[in-house]
Amino acid sequence: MIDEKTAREDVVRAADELFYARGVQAVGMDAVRTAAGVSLKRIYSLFASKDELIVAVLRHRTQVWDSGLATASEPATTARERILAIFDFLDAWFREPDFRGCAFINTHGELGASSTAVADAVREQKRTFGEYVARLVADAGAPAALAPQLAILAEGAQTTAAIAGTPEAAHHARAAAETLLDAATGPRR
Amino acid sequence: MIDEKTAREDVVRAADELFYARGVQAVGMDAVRTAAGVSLKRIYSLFASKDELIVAVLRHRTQVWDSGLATASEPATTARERILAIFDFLDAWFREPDFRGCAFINTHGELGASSTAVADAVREQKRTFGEYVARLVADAGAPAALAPQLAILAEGAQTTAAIAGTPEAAHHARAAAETLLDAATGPRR
DNA sequence: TTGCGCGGAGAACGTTCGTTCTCTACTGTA
DNA sequence: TACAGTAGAGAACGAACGTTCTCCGCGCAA
Repeated sequence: MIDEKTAREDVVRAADELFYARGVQAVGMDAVRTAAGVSLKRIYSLFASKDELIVAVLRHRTQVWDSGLATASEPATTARERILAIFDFLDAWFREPDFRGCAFINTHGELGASSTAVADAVREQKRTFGEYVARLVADAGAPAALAPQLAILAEGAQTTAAIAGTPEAAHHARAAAETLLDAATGPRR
Repeated sequence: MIDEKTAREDVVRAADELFYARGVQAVGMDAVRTAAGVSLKRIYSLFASKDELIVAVLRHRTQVWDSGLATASEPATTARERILAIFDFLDAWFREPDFRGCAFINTHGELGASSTAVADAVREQKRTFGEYVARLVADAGAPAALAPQLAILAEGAQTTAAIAGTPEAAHHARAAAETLLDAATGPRR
């Protein structure tokens, strides 16, 4: 038998892919079982309920998102460049063929009203992202009020791209972010 | 027996409230029946399936949104004021006690992957809103590229407010819109 | 009054789903 | 070889849901 840590990872990864592609409620635990190659009995010994698995999947997504963002901003040397790298990261994501919007927003729309654990996990991820942006804004020497504006742009780009099914929202959001940065720090600085 | 038009309206209005408050999939047709006071048999003579009812609800929401926006922008005399009125409208909406985010975004997250009819209805509403913003931007004498940026701000404010559970995203988005308007048309014009 | 058609209430049906249970096979040990 | 413990496969269970069907009562024509 594979060890507990690996089994957990297999289940979370399989559930993540299925949940993201079809929506959480449209995926049964049987489908997770089949995709992960882990018996139902085992899954329920690792997670007390589907709700708990959903939260684990969201936490996993948070890690993937954070590390993806970190990688995308590595080449940047200034805070301004790191801020704009967020939108380049979004652009690359939107172009992936299986892009279906922000999993956190989608899951919140599905279960935010009925499961506070899910709502909390989603809120936590958005809060973390907001703090990341706030740090970059401070590094750029811009007023703190700029940070939530940039976060809202990123958020809006994700839902717009998801619904329209096209990636150009990333470009529009990036252009708006540049204008806001220029206005806040003085152009071309 | 009440006439067909009234029965339809009763069902759509009841379903709208339930779907918005709890999510579409969490509401059974029995709950719609009880809330609307219309028998299941009648409901299924008015709508071929739950999917069709969902689409009707989304169309109804579109009308409510459009007329609400029109009312909110009535006092405005310039295109710039009408644009900013969008964010005041959002602010008032976010403060309503039963605000739970944009119904179109929520429903898209729930069913966009499995029902193309739902995805189309959502896309249609976002397209209409985008055109409304584009008209205002043209009236304001600003470059067309500003319109999608403002639309993304409005979109992002809605999801941010829904997830955070607080209304301040409307204020942030409005401030960003002002900055973008100033940059596009020259300040204080 | 009698018969008829229509609509409402909700029972019934078939399916799906989350969760648990049963049975079987296998591993390691003496 | 005999046995105890464990895990996998999937059957089973109870609930919920979308949809259809049955039964009953009412209004109306003759």
